[in-house]
Amino acid sequence: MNIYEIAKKAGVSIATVSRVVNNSPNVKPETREKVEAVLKEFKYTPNAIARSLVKRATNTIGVLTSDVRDSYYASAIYTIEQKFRKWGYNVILCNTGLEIENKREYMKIMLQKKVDGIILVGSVFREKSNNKHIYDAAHQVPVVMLNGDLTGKNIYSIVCDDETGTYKAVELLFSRGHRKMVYLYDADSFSGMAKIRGFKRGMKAKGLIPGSSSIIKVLPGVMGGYEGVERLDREDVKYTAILTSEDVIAAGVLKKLKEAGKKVPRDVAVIGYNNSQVSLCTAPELSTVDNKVEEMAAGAVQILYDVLRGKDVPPSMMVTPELVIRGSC
Amino acid sequence: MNIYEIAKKAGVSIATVSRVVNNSPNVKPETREKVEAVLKEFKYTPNAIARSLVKRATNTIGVLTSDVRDSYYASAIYTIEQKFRKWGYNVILCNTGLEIENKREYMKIMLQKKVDGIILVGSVFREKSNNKHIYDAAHQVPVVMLNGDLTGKNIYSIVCDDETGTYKAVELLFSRGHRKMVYLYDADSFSGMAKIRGFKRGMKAKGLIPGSSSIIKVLPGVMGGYEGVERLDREDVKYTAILTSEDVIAAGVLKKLKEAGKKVPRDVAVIGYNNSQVSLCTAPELSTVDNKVEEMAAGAVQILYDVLRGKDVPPSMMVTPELVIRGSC
DNA sequence: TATTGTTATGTAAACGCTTACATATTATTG
DNA sequence: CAATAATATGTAAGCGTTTACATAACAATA
Repeated sequence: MNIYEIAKKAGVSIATVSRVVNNSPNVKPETREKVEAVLKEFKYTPNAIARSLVKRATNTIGVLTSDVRDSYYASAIYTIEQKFRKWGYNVILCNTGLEIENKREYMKIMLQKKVDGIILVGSVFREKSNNKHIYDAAHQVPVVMLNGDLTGKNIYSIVCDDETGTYKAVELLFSRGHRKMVYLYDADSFSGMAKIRGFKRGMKAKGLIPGSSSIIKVLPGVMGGYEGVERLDREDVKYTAILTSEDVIAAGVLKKLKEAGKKVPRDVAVIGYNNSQVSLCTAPELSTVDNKVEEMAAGAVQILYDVLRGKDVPPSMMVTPELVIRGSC
Repeated sequence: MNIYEIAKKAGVSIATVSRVVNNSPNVKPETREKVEAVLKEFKYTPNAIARSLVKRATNTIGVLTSDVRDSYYASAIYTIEQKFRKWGYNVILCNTGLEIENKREYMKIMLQKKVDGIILVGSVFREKSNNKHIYDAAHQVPVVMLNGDLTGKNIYSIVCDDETGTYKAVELLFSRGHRKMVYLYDADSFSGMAKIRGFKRGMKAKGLIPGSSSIIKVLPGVMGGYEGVERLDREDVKYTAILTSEDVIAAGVLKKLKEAGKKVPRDVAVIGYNNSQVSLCTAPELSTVDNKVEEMAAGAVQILYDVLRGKDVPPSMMVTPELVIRGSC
């Protein structure tokens, strides 16, 4: 049932039907009623595709992330979707994984589908040359990154100051007497690097030396933390505190420490990152760094929305993380 | 840059350009090369909106769920997106929450945006009358439910046999000597009810009486489990085993038990549900029921895809859950 | 009443594509 | 080499809207 059929049934022109559907003024009350009756009777559903074609706007946002199953990303995506929905936009979700080719492919499709804007949820490569697809996309629609550092026309970013977040965590542990700290991380992402910088800076500020054996890369997930501690012990690294780049890694750390008969926080202190649900499920509960993912996501949405409305927007914003102290330290 | 401009630059008609873009045969190799060169030079991006309008298909699927932040739903959504992407479809994600009005609203928008099909991820009401929007939608596009029991034209469902899943859990606990079991659940959803049935059936099969004080509704999340145990103790309910409808609830149970000085599994056995990441983060690790969410999601995708291709598909399928035995029982 | 100004409605073009059909070109056959 | 078949290309309509512009209807003013 389209606008033509409605027009015929109601005995008016398609323009009038369109006006009624869009609540435009300048349509006589009686005509409006007549048309609305027909609309209701035949359960008219406007075709948003046709509308998008002429309006040159789809009211759809493309969101690229590596994997929604990561609770951190899921939170961001939730916030993005909910906030945009209030403004009449929908979200196309893309799980790109880590391969660049996938990201490129998804980006291409989003442009073909004419999304009005793109939000990248932690999915930016460190090497700028690998981000060509982002610059290309920004040529057609605004692009907003969560935790990315690209700059350029039509590119905006909102980052969490993870360097400071980790720095504060080091500071806290130091103040509680810890001198031998180890950092476990799983990804060389933008924020991953920032966290490592924070760890190093914190150590140095306290006169400690962040040796190569004290910053180690592990697999993602619980297993990563578990194996990480195994490796530390195997290599006979001494430590009284372990910091991680993710709560789940810290959960794995707790598990291995427990198996090894070490008490947390008595023998070893542990601090995670993200303030995720997992940090409440462990025993003891994890101390962690809240990197304000909702706040960041909300910021990204606001930025994109403003850009779409033609407002001037600063190309980059920053959110400050916060220490959450619980039982593990 | 559209098809007309390309046609002009290449000195051919728009039909020919269209043919080249769509790799249709019957275009002379030299013409193809000539057009392709222009396509490349001007970075032509086909407009999927225009294409959708004439093809009457958007290659887009609407996915409604209450909340992606729930790791169970996130897994389902991930699988749905990934599988459909392989077939050239994208996914619009909708977090409807629990209110019916939101679900209705989202459904309406999906129909306006002309999605080719809809998948409901655990978002069906128990009272049929509250699901009118689903029946209405099925009038226009195929609808597939994960864990829902609606039937009707153009409606398909794939469910996990959660009744049996919980039944097996009861059986296991019984075989390990437990006689006083308590069930904690958080939602009166379709699968929530099935689980309760399984618990009751299991108890009765073993000659036990599932009293009203042994099936209690709690808040969702870690807090729910925590407060649930508090309440049990306050009301002086005796138990040697606790089953829950979600792993996170079980995590809360473990936490409270630990605080109360009860050892798991020595004093109390605990079994969760979902086999989620959380079940690996607790100490001890949670025994749980794997309800095969990926398998279910993959099934839903296959069903919808087959329907879209005009195949005959059984209106309802079932997946069998599996006990995962770990340290908590 | 003729004139002007408002308000309501209609007509037709445009959005960017696909595709049925018509036509032009080339190859194949007797 | 003409007749026919096969292939390549072009033309135009249609997908379902919005909207600029034209026109009609009506009210207000001189």
